[in-house]
Order: sequence, then C-alpha cells, then structure tokens
Amino acid sequence: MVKNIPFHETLDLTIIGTMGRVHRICREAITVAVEPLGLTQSRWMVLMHININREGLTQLELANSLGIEMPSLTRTLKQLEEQSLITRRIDEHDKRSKQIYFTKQGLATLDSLTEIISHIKAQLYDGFTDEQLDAMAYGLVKMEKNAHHCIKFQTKAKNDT
Amino acid sequence: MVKNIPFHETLDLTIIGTMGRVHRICREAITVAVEPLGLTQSRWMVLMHININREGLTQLELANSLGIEMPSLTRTLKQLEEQSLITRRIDEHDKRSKQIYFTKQGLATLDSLTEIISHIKAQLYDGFTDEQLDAMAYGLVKMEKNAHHCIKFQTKAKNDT
DNA sequence: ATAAAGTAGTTAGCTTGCTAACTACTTTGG
DNA sequence: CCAAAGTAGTTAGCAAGCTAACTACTTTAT
Repeated sequence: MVKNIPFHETLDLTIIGTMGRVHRICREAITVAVEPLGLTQSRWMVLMHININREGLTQLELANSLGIEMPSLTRTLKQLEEQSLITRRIDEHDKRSKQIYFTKQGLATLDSLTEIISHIKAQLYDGFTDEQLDAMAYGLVKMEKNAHHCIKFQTKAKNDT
Repeated sequence: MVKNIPFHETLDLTIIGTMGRVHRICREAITVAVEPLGLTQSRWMVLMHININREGLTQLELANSLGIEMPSLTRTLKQLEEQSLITRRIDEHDKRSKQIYFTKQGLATLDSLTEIISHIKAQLYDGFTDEQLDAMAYGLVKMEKNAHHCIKFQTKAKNDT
C-alpha cells in the first residue's frame, strides 16, 4: 500500500521541482525572443556574463560568474567562436589561460541581445516588487549554501568510514 | 567597448541563473544521499511523485505532476522497470494508457528513500521559516505564469505575421 | 635546478530536460 | 458506421549541465 506522508514533504519536493521548471521556462522565454539572433540558451547566457564582467576575462573567471563547470563553458565558447561572436587569446603572462573578447559582430549581437532581454525581463518580473525579488534571491542563495554544506558533510562522513 | 548596463539587469540575470544552480545542487544533495539505493536524480524524483499521487496513475498524470514532458518520463520509467522497482499495466478501459504500480522491491526502496529525503530536507531548509518557504514557492509559481504568458504572447505575435 | 604538485583548459561520455515524428487506440461528426 | 481528428505513449536525436581523465603550462619545495 501507499504510505501517507505529511503534506509539507510533498510541498518541499514541489519547491525543488518548481525551481527547475521556472528556470527552464524563464530561459526558454528569453531564448524564443532572441531566436532571430541564432543564439541558444547557454550562448546568450555566456554573452551576457562576459558583458556583466569585462572583456578580457579568463574562461575560469567566466565559469565562476556563470556558476557552471569549465567543460560546460568550453563547449559553448567553441560554438560562439565558430559563430565569430567572440575570440580567445592566450594570456602572455600565463600561457595556460585564455582571455575572451567580443568580435565586432559579437558587440552588435550583444546590443540587440541586451535590448531584447530588457523587454522580456520586464514581463517576467511583472507584478513583483524589488523587495520580493530580493527576498527570493536571498532565499535561493541561502538554500544553495545549505545544499553545499549538506554535500560537504556527506562526503566527509563517507571518507571517514 | 563594453557598454554599461544598470545594476538591476545584472541582478535579474543572476536570479535566473541562481534558480538553475540551486535546483541542480539541491537535487545533487539528495542524489548523493540516496546513492546506496542506486537511484539517479530523475529516478528518485519519479518514485516520490508516484507516491505523492497514488499507485495506478497514468504516465500522463505522472508527467503533469512532475512538470516534465512525456518523452522525458518514458525514459526514466523504462529504467525503473528494468530495475524492477515499478511495473506498468495497460488500462483495460483505455488501451492507449498505462497505469504505474510499485513492485514489492519498489515499495521497500520507497521506504528508505522517504526516510533519507526527510533528513536531507531538514538540512536544505535549515534556517527557513514556513512563511519564507511559502513566499519563495509563491514567487516561483508567479514567475512561471509570467514566463508562460510571455511565451504564448510571442508565439501569437509570430503567427500573426 | 629540477622534480613534484597545482592549475587552465580540453575531450569523452553520462544524465535528463526538450521537440518532432511516429504507432496505436479512442472519440467525434457527417 | 466509418473516416477524420484527437490522445497516450514511444523513438530518435538535440541541448546543456556534469565528472573523470587528459595536456600543457606554472609554482613550490628540496
């Protein structure tokens, strides 16, 4: 037979699932809007984050800004380079690392991109106050810390065995 | 040159990115904990949602509960069936649809699973009040609606052209 | 001075979301 | 009553996250 579980447990699972769903649908909303620019989700995300930081940043800095791992970024940068939107130059002071720059075409794409995204943004955050958005962001970051801590604790417990 | 963009724009993007990151890390925290059961993220998520609903539900009902598309679910159910944790029976009243049941082994796994998840849950939501969690859930659902509306509007605009 | 350890980036291959296009059954309308 | 439209599920293949294992530089310590 199916066990009864307390309501808050079902709610909790729903929150995790909902986060994933909202993330997917929000990125999709922007991706549909920027479709004429020929950019996928990860590509416009990367372009925006180069701009949020600064041209000439390294791949590692960009990966940290995006909160993704290096191999995920490598793939997307390769595609953006093939599209001639960015170029990568080896840092002369540390030949292991590569610095990322927009091409002329990349800068033009970025202009359209920021324009379109600011419109979509307004629709996504329609009806939210700044305080609500900040509270959500705060909650998300807090939960992220809890999860990191939780994983670290489990890994430690396993290694001690 | 790099354009200056207002701070709230960078914040907005960060919220979308953060949602994805928190979703990944929370699911990972649970997945690490249930590793001894031999379950991946999508598999424990599916088992929990069968239980949240009821045994005998159809694949479509389960997909809706999970908020994923049918093909994503089909793959996971196939794997769970190969692991002998669930079985699927054709509904005699509508031979198109299949009803999902736990096996004996599946029920045992579910017991361990709910036990482990309730522990991890407590760690993930450490320091949150019920009100904060509700507020986050409310905000997420609201943003999801906005995004759906936004996509529908764009699709309509495109078809009218 | 150089061997060992550490770090940036890449490649290969997994997971899990998706859409498009299919089969097979059910419902509907002329 | 049967053809057309609709629905449940599947298959194939793409997107973008991940880890593990690699190369090629840099830093550190003896």
